[in-house]
Amino acid sequence: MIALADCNTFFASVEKVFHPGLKGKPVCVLSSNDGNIVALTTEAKALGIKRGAPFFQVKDIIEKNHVAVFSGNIMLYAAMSKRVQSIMRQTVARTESYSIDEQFLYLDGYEEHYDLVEYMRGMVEKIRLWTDIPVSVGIARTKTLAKVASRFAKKYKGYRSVCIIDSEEKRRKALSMFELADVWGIGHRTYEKLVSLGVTTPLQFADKPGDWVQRHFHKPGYQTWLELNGTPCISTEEILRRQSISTSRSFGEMISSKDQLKASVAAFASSCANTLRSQGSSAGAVSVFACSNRFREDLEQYSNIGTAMLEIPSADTLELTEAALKIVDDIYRPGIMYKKSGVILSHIVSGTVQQLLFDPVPNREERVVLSETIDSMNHKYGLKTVRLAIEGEKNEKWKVKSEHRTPNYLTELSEIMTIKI
DNA sequence: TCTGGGGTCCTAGGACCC
DNA sequence: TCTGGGGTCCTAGGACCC
Repeated sequence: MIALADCNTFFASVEKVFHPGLKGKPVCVLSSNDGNIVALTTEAKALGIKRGAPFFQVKDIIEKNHVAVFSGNIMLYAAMSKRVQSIMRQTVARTESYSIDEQFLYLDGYEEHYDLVEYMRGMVEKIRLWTDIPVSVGIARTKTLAKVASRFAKKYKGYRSVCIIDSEEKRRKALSMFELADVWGIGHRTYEKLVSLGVTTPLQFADKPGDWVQRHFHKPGYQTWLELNGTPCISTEEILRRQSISTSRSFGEMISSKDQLKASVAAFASSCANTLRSQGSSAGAVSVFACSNRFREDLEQYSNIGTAMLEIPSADTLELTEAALKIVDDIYRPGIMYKKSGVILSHIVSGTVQQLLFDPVPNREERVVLSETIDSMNHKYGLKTVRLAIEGEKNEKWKVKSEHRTPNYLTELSEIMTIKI
């Protein structure tokens, strides 16, 4: 059996940990630039606010109902996620982190010694006690069914945080009651297609013959069908190394100058390079994109992306930034109001490359040491303490707005919580 | 006024090879 | 009249996920 442990309304739950007065109150968390709602508690959902809605469109409801609003603080959520996931790893030997708020737990062998439901309830209780984060667990033969079960665990109090699908009757009952569009792997397009073919519940889909499914859908659809019928087929391999790393942001205000665009791209390139080094790999290609504001029909629209291949894969901030800035020269067009830019690293390989005879970077090994030194200084004294001058100062026009951000209580010494007694 | 960010996998089709 | 067949590799774009 396999379990999916899922934190309930995770970002909102983390905010509630640090604002205990909000228990039972509606809470919303915003995306960067305070643009959209990305997480909300059930109390906020009950007011008619939907995940993904632009903030300004629901501002009235929020003010009228005194909904607590927070700018998303991913550093804080990541730090909390680490704590929750480590408790899960202490409970089950083999686990697989699927996202910031979800982890698969492989329960093979545990059923011989434990009642699985009670064992998972014990873990949920420990997480609640140690971190104050509410978690729901679904247990089933496959990941897709475990996801279904976890939704039931979250929705119905009677399950006391853990729901198991361990018989054919339970499987059929669960699939007949579940929303087809909510099945893992069935997105908007697949849902529409299934409905047009007369399939409206997960059970109807699962009961279709296999060759019917293969005829109408490709591999992903067929895999979902197998999983719903109890045959595990979604890979259990852990993704050890990412295949691409990207950083992009919408700007606080639109910009038109090349220098400002370069400043943003330099900052994103250096952030990508950081992530790259932290996982011990190098990138063989750098891409940069920039685009205008797609919502402003009154302005000229423009969007472009350029890619540079490096002769030798690199994890050097200076080299990657230089390559990114050259791309800006190619794709920049004057007279455009830019709203967003981004950097994508790809062709990622593990490790760093030693100095080569015909190396375009003459002192490659020293440069690696330089990057590592900067990393350790920033680790000790705070993010971006040492950075490239071209990245610019704080409060530049393009930098993001986050007006309701909770301090980085868990990761920045300067922002640590103080308590007056 | 105001509209997110970071990923993965799959497939079709083009380019190229013999 | 009539223009092969089989294969690989790469990439853009679609679909999906949180």
